[in-house]
Amino acid sequence: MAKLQIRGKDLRKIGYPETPVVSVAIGVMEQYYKRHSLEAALQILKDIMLTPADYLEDPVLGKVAKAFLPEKEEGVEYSLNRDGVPFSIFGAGDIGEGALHQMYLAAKLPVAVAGALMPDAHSGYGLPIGGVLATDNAVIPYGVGVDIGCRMCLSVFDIPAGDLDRKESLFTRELEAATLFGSGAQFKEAEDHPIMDRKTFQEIRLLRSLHARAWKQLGTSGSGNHFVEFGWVEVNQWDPVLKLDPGCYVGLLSHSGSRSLGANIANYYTRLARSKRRLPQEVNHLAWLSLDEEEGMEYWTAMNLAGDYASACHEVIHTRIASSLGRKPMRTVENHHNFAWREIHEGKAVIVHRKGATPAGKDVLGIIPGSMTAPGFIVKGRGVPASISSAAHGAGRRMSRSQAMASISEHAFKEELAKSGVRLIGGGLDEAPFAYKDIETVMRAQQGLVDVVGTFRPRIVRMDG
DNA sequence: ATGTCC
Repeated sequence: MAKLQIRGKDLRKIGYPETPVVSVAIGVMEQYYKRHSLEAALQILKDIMLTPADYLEDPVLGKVAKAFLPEKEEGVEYSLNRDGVPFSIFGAGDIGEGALHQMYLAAKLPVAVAGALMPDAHSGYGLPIGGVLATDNAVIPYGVGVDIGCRMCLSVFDIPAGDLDRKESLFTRELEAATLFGSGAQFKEAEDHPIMDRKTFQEIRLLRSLHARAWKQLGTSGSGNHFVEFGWVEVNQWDPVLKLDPGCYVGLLSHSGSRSLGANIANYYTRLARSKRRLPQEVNHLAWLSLDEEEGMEYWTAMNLAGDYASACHEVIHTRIASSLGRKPMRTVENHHNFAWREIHEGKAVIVHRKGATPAGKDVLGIIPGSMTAPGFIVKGRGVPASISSAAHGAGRRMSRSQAMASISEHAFKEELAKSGVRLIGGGLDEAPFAYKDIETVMRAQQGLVDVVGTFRPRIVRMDG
């Protein structure tokens, strides 16, 4: 007989609050009511929710009932400042109200020092995607985001540009052989890499429990907007930082992050932060940890490990493909866009959170992709203080995933790919080019923040699905 | 973003 299994979302559906009562209820039902059907169990839980006082004496269900009653509240209570710190908005005309509102709220946090909103911004959990927030000695796990260390990595090969068309099937096979996509995807055999020997994996208890799966996911790409693609890199003019002769090259561009490792770190430490610091409901995702306290330092260490792990994932992919092609890249450009850094902003040491924002310090290289058919850009930062030395991390979504699925037709999608001459492996309607803003508009909105030193035009794209 | 589990 199937064992009873209740999920948090089942309880949310019948009106359970976002409190620990959820885990108590799941625990009690799965232990003592495991022979009940899901429907029967939910009915009982619903009754308890409506009249918890009636169940207080019940030796088993009383545990759930008690969890509904007000308890001694833990953690320190904080309120938002009346006025937020001022922040610059780039490309305001194309930024949705949701993202703006989230940024205004973040600016009112007691630890906020400065902020900025990038032209590809859209709403996320806590800080908007495309949001930059500098804080005073505090790190906000959801200011970094769930996919810690998510990044772009570009290898430029000295391969004749015409090969991409001429040997399309060869490059397609490379992508198929060397990458693995999918939400829970992992390899059967773990890849050897020094990152997996880091002491940190043993020193922090949470990380110890995540090591085995992280190892099997090393070099995988995950899902969503992540991709690995071949395309053309074009450089028009010598740049002393990029150091590539003008010309057209074959490029390998990848976009992915730290897989389940980063997600688990993010969720664990945001829970910890939320239990230590209680914030008004509308900003409860923005709970922070102080870098003076043990938990904050631990998050910082774990976040940095996840960032290095994300980098290693790209390295594995690029090394595999390069060695299969029998080539060494002439140049590699790489940048995180979900991370927190210690930086000096206007003379003051701050923690800069970039959640879906490209670091754009003076002469710092980065990659800003368009869409699967639109060009991307190799950029060099100008270190503009108003943007907290940041830029957009892509075109940004114009439609939500569900909106895209409902409004874009398979036919129009295929036609667009054909028109652009792009071969797509995997990839769903929710990632169709129409779901994204126009990258040229986004680049115009931030032309003061970065200089374009090269372009990338996608040709063979692999995504999940 | 992640095989979500508070």
